[in-house]
Amino acid sequence: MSLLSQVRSLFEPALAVLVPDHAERTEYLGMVRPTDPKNGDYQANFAMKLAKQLGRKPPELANEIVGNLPPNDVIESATVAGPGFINLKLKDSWLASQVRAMAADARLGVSAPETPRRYVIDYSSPNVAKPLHVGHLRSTIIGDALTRLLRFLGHSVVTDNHLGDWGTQFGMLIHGYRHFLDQAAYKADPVRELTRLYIQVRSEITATGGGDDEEEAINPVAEACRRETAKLHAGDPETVALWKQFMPHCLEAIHRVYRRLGILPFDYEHGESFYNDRLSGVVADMLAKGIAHESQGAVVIPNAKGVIPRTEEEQKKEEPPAILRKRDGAFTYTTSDLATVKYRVEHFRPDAMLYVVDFRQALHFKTFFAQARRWGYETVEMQHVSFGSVLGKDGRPLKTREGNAAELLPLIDEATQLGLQKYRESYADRKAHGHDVPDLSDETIRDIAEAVGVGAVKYADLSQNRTSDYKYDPEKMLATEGNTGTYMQYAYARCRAIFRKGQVDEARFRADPPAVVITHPAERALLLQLLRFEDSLLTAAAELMPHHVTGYLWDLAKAFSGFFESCPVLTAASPELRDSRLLLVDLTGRVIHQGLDLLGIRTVERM
RNA sequence: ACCCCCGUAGCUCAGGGGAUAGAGCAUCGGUUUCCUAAACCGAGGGUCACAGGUUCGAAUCCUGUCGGGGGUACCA
Repeated sequence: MSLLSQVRSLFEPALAVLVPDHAERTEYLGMVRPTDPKNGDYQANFAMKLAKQLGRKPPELANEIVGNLPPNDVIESATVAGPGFINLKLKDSWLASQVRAMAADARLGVSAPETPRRYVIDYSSPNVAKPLHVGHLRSTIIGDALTRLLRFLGHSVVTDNHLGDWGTQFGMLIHGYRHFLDQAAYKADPVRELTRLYIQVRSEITATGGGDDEEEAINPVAEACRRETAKLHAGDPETVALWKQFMPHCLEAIHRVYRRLGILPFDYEHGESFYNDRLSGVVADMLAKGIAHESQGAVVIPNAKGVIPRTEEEQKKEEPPAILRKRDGAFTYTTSDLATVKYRVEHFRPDAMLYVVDFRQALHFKTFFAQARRWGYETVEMQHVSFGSVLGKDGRPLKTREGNAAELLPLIDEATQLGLQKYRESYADRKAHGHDVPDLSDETIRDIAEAVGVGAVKYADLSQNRTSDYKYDPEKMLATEGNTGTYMQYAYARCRAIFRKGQVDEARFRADPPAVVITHPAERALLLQLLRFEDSLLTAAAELMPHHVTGYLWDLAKAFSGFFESCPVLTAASPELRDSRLLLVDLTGRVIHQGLDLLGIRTVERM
């Protein structure tokens, strides 16, 4: 059981007498929370509210509750302060025994969920045949982190990458293949050549005055591409054959980026093409069930009240209806999304389906979920895991000089190169001050720079509340001070350095952990923070907010720094104290490693 | 026009009914014969956009105003 749950449960008996209703009691128990260290370890805030309800005086009620706490070996002191706060301090001996148990556990004390759930998470979802751009970054790494987190907590997660593999970009590729192909280059590296072709065709469209949006562009090249796309959709054998020939290479281009970013392989990558021949069935079923009907040549699902708003006045009040089939006979993404729901429910039987997609599509998801529920999928939870935009330093969406969305790989390269540069500066600086710096091979240094660069980008993103926009700033992301991935990785490397320096085998501190002793405030603070690991994961999972994990790790790293400064480990006063501290160092390293792993971020043994 | 999100320290951001509102950066001051100084310690810095309301208690909830961003049926 998590630390917070254990503390809360202590109030259960005393509260049960006063608040018989279970749901209400749970709400009051929720008012037990960590507190500012000056007040203690935890505070219970329910006495004021409860006293009001019972018509009693808060401090008196608080004292009565304190008096009714069950006998336990958890609480050192419970005192009533201010208008009726109950401040708790936990026993050192209890913290020590809990930490020792945590060290002995391969899962670091994280218990299995009472009711494991099955999730389908839809994230990343790039258009294949186009370079990944910065807009895909957040969906990909937030989805990846949530997948890792939920799985670690004991839930079942099916990941599905809903690729855009049936759109205009294939018309562009086919057009490029027929007009601009470099045979030798294609033979040598098809992925690279196809990427080049896409870029060339895009610039042809732009150069002939088509503007940025190739789908809207009006010029001969864009129209030629659209004709190829139409042939693909019509099933023209030669065009379809080209599509089939390109697809593996297009996928490989995307997988290369995923591997570099350390993204878990997807369970499924069912793109638009996969659902293509299921769309007419969706429309037919919707029509048959009377949910959808024809309107002005299109097939639409009216809004919740059954009204198709025509006047502005109506549009204000009603959610927009959904279009399933356009007047020209083409299907929309709503249709595709509905087909996806049907398929996923039938094949994966999920309790919840999560869509990690940026906030601009909030209205789409709101209406699409409503349609899916009306179609009969009421019991499965559907949630739009929304996130904000990645902005440049100017506060505008991150763009290239040409005005296109910034591509992802150059950003990663920039970060890893900066990582390399920072490493060399730090190395020289540390050497100059006579510090013990590991002499590493060039290959190892490059590997560190890669881990640091990629980690910095991911950590910077995941450490934000996902719902807000954030400014992309490589210098800040790679700062070695503050709440950054680099700082966390360094904290881990420091943990490992102690074991290396002392030539201590950490296995003993896991298989049969020694007793933990508390001799210094910094030690106690570290213990308490270590024990909060599970709570941070539970909060992050409940809210689907990875930044709770980074926030926790940051607090842990700070607690470790305080400990590292004031508590010598290898030269501790006694063998018992040395063992106790080695255990804390090892456990801190394990928690940082595990926490970063849940965020999809690598650690390195030396920096 | 309507709907959604946001407005917290110079900057970047946490906190979203609970005590005197936090962190990092930046600024200023200090620490290295000592396990990694890519580190640590300390100081200053606030009309929580504004105005009402609800509450024992509001940065947090409600209403309105101002400012910024996004969206508004055949792209999602």
